[in-house]
Formats: sequence, structure tokens, C-alpha cells
Amino acid sequence: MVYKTVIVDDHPIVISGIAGLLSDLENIKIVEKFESGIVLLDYIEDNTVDLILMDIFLPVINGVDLCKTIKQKHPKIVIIGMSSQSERSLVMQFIQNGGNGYILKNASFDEFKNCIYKAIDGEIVFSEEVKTIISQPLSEELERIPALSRRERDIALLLSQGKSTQEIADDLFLSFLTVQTHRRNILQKYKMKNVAELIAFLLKNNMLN
Amino acid sequence: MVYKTVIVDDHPIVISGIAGLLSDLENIKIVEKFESGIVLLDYIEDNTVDLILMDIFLPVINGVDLCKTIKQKHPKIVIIGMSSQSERSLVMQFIQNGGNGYILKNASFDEFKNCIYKAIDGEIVFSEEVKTIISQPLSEELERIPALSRRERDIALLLSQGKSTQEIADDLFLSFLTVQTHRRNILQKYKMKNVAELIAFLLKNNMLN
DNA sequence: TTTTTATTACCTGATATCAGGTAAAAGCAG
DNA sequence: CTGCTTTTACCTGATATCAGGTAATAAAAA
Repeated sequence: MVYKTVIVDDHPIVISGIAGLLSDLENIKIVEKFESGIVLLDYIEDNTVDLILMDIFLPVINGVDLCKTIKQKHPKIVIIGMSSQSERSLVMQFIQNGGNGYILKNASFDEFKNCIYKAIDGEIVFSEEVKTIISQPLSEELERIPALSRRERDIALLLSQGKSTQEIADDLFLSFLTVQTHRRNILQKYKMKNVAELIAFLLKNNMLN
Repeated sequence: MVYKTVIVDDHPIVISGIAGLLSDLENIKIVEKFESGIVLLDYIEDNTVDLILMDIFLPVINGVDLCKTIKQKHPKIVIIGMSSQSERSLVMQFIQNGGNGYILKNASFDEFKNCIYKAIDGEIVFSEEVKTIISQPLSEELERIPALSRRERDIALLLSQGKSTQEIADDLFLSFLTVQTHRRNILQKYKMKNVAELIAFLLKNNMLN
């Protein structure tokens, strides 16, 4: 079987580079190249596509939303995201929105080739550097961040569920004033302005649940 | 090379089941079986371990935290998470904390085998059902959830950064009262009690960024 | 073109949060 | 056993949020 492949990138140079790399691959046939996601959406309505390689940073519509939209209508199309630099949360978001893999553009020809074949085979794939990015926080971020105490975690969790100070006090059989103290301590510990920023911070750092 | 493997699960029956499955594999040698994460942490300080298969729902310390702790000191150990049922966010959290793969316990022998070999080979692997779980929201959740309008998204983003109504108004060159209206509309749209719950909701559903 | 949705804006009052200071009892670690 | 951290608790005042209602303009969809 030959996989009909589309490349989407707003840099023509990158398109031709990738096209060159892929031209060697037997069962990958590049049928179209686009510089915009909107045009791609039109195209896949009228044409069969098996594989899409797309830049994540696109004008108008970003890669994550584009991927989501495509997968809703065409779940069988294999979509691999690409970018020059990246960060953990972006990669995870892309995968959560249906992406089948993520490759950094500095990946070697072999990496590209392997990732593409494995993705077609139904796996979720990452290029080497992406793998290290995904499990990065272990060495840097997390060591600097102080942990929540048990009680603080309880309270933060209830805060994330929309509970007020009074409701939390009732839930945990504490005084209103005690919960207030904990709240203040948590905000000070992480130098946050208010609960909104706090919850965002805690969730992004996986410190709740 | 033979991979020294440890199984951690609080159900003895599951341990023996997995041990049985793995006993056929050539270069996988099970050196220990634990029912608790704490004991495992002690063990790996004094012994060489190459591969860990761990249940995610463990007493005392959960699998995600256990994985994080192990990877901080021993990044080279390959860790695969397992559970009977699972949800998207849990799998993503496990991977973000250094996990090399995730398998549902109902996976076939072949799936187990393939995932383990690929993980050892440096890949991040998921069993079939996990893959479907990861990219699920496309069909169910997301269609029910109304989208944020552009302006609402701007405001929600600034809220998640700890900005007050007045600061947001200044940032976006709007009236304080306008921002207040948007805030109320967003809360009503998703039936949230306050910003804390809202931010938690939006982040969990990838509706910010 | 009409209708709907989005964006902008104002007013009021009740309630909640945030920041300041203070402090005692319990639990853990050196 | 003696510090250190955690958890508990109280007081006050300034500021912010939330909920109620109302409404005009602009933009997009029907």
C-alpha cells in the first residue's frame, strides 16, 4: 500500500527539505504541500489522505487545533506534528488532541523515517529530543519547587473544585480561619497572586491529584 | 544482555500472572516482586534494576509519584505503568513524570511483549486500548463542551496568570466593567462557581494556551 | 435582511479573598 | 530533648469577586 501524504508548513524551504527526505521512501507518496491549515481542511474533504506531516506553529490556525479538527472527521488519518523548538506541554496537548507523533525538525533522516513508519503502523512516536523534553522536569524544575504539605494539598484540591473557604472548612472540619491561614501560606510559598494563578501553576506542575 | 526486572503490584495474583507471562521472554529476568512502592525504593538503592513494571494504583505512594522519585535518581531505569482501568490525564501524567510506557492489564500477551521490548529499545509505548483512551475526547467530551469565544479566551488566559479584573482591563484596553461581564459569562457558560474551578476545568480540557 | 451571538459598558449590594500580624499545640528530625 | 515544620486558630481592614439586572453596537450566521 502507498500512503498518500500531505506536508503542511508555512516555510517553503522546510517543505522542500522534508519532501526531499521522504522522496526516498518507498510507500510514502507526497500528494500535496500546503502552507496553511485552512487550505488543508478543504483538501481533505475532497481527497484521500493517509498521512499528514504538519508544522505546529502555523498562521491563522495552530497545529493543535488543526489536528483536533481533522481527527474529528477523519480519525484514520495519521498526523505527525513537527516544530523547531518545543516544550513539554505543547507536545502533550498535540497527542491529547489526536496526534500520532511529534518530531523535532532537527531529527536525523533515520529518525524521520522510523517515526513515520512506526506511526503508520499504529504507534505513537516521538523523536529522540522530544522524548527528553517530555520527561525533563525531573532534573530542573521539580527540584526547585517546594512541595505542598498534606493539608495544603487537601485544601488546594478543594479550591480547584471551586469550594470557598467556608466550604473547605466544613469539609475538613476546620475553622474558617485555619483554612484562611493555609490559603495564605500556599500563596506565599509559591509567590502566587491569587487562587487562579495558583491552580494553574499546580496543575501545570502536576501537583494536584 | 539480560534485563533485571521488578514487578510492583499490590495484588499478588496479578504479580504472578505477569510473572508467568514474562517467564517466556528470553532476556527479561524477574529479580524481585513487591507489593509496595516504599520497599521498591529501598531495593533499587542497593541493587541493579533495568526495568520496572508497576501498578499505578498502589497504597501509600501512588504510581506517578513513585515513578517520579525513581527517575530522579535513576533515569536509566525503564518504567512501564499498568492499571485495570484508566483515564487520559493519568496516563499523560505518568509519562510526564518520566514513565516509558503504559499498558492496560487486559492487554494480550503479544501486546505486553511488544510494549516491553520497544520500551527497552528507548521508545515510549502504549497498549492499544491506552492509545484510544488518549485520543478519546474528540468523540465525546469535546463536542458537549461549548468553546470559549476569542475574547473570553484572552481573559481566561490572563486570569490563569493571576491577573485581577482591573489588570486585565488595563492589558486589553477595556473597561473594568466589560471584563467583569466577560468573567460572569464564562462562569455561567461552564457552570463554574469561581475562577479557581474555572481554571482547573479549562486546563484539564486543554482550553487554554 | 433578519436573527443571533459576541463584545462592549454601566450600576448595586452581598460575600469572599487577600495581606498584615500573632500564637499555641502537635509532629518530626537532629 | 530541642529546634523546625506543620497544623491549628484568631483579629482586622482594604480590596476583589460574584450575582443580579440592563443595554447598545458590531459581527457573523441564517
